[in-house]
Amino acid sequence: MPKPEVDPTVQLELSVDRSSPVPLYFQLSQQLEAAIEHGTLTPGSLLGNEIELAARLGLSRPTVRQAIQSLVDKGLLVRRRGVGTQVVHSQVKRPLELSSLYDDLEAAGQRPATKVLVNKLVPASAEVAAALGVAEDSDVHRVERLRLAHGEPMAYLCNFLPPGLIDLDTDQLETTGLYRLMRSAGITLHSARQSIGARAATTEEAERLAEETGAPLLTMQRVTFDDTGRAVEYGTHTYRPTRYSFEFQLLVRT
Amino acid sequence: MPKPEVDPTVQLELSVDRSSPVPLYFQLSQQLEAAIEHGTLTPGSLLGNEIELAARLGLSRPTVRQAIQSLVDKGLLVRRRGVGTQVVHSQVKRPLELSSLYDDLEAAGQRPATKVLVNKLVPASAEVAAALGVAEDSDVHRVERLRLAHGEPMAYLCNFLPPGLIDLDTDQLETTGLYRLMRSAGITLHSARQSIGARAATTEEAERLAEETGAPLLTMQRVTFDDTGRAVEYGTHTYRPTRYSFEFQLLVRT
DNA sequence: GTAGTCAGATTGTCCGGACATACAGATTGA
DNA sequence: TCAATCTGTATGTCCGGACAATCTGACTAC
Repeated sequence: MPKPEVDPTVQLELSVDRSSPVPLYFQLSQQLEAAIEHGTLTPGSLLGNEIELAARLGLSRPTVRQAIQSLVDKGLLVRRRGVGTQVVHSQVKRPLELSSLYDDLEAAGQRPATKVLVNKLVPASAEVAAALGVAEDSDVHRVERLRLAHGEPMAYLCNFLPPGLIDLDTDQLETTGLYRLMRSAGITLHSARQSIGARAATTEEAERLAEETGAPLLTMQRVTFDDTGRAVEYGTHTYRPTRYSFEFQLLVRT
Repeated sequence: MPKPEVDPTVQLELSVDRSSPVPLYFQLSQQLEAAIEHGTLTPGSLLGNEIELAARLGLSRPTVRQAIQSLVDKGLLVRRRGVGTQVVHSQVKRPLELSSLYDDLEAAGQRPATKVLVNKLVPASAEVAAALGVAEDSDVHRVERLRLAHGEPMAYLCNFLPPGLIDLDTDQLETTGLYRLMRSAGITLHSARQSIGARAATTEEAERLAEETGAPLLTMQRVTFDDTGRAVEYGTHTYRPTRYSFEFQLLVRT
């Protein structure tokens, strides 16, 4: 008895709007992604060949391929020559992003609070100057913040920003995250180099985070670059490891 | 006086070999990447338009675009409509990979040594079974290793693998990394979900790593998936933070 | 002198087709 | 019965062209 396997995309109500300014391949990839997220396309199921899919939608094969490729890049689909394209069957959800502590907390429903400790211009130290690519002793913004969740201190964040990029309003810093401020100022975040480690808390650090001297702290240093490759932020953060850990979803470069 | 700006790719001796089985777009992207790495293409320099580049190489524009796009995805190039494609001018080097401690150490010239403490089949605990997607109490490989550099303990690695994937030879485990073993067994690593945190060392952990009880430890948990989405490895690692920290290069998803 | 407008340049999107390559299953042979 | 071969199918690669969207810089008008 032949397998009753049918192309699952047939049931899907796929359609594209040619009058929309949204690219056709993007419309398609969004619909496919939604179907995967929603469970309509079950993990492991084959997607049906590109040619036929293109014909059914009235698109060309390159356009369909572009849509599928974007989902492959996100890790949602797997293509196999001679076999077909199938939905990855795993817990894999989102790839990974430039994680923002504020967004992370908000997504977890923690309603984060921020207390700005310092917000001023200071001369750049050698370390800061090297990270940001500015001259030593030139002015840079220094922002120190304490991030709280449920009234408990969670992390101490010390950031440096080159001058002239955005105006750092203390009130805004207390109600939103730094990355959101930068994005809304028209800065396109592109990549970041970061280092995660651990060390014992100094007395000063312990006091800030309501820990004891010598308690383990999770540390993170990060330099963020915009789409032109300029450094736009350098930060040194310390987290209470009982309250926070870093979660990543890595994709292997191929 | 007009700008003496010239297309820097002209000086480059770009060429493709049509008799090679290596795809043309890949040949081109490799040559461009090498030129960027080598400094021949300086950061910020414009790449010259795609049409002319395609004509000079005897390629079509889609092929050239595919080559350029792969470097954009790696974060080495930036395209701007109406302007052109230019080399990112920053310290950005490699994107990020599924980091392997063994490879990291070897790249740092540390000549890592490994001591296999345990290598046997055990029934899967609830935690391991959930991570690997196998039935509870079914057999899984358990591998415990101590990683040393310069004779000093550096990390304690505890890994679980589903049975039947590879044969875990203790001698091989002591001379190479787990990921290399998996790759050479034909497993295509695809993605991983990992969590990085910190905690105080228990007496047992401290003993293994030549630290003191209560000393801060860097911890990492990871589930690795192959290209079909099956979990192929689950690991719980502890690192000495004075000897090791995690370095990432993140790209923002667009 | 300043602001708005226009033209050129370059990438973004999309099409239709062609052939190569690799995998899975059926067929054929020993 | 088992292994080697063949065949169909699906993706991988590549081509040549067309038009749209956007940015830069120069020109024009006020």
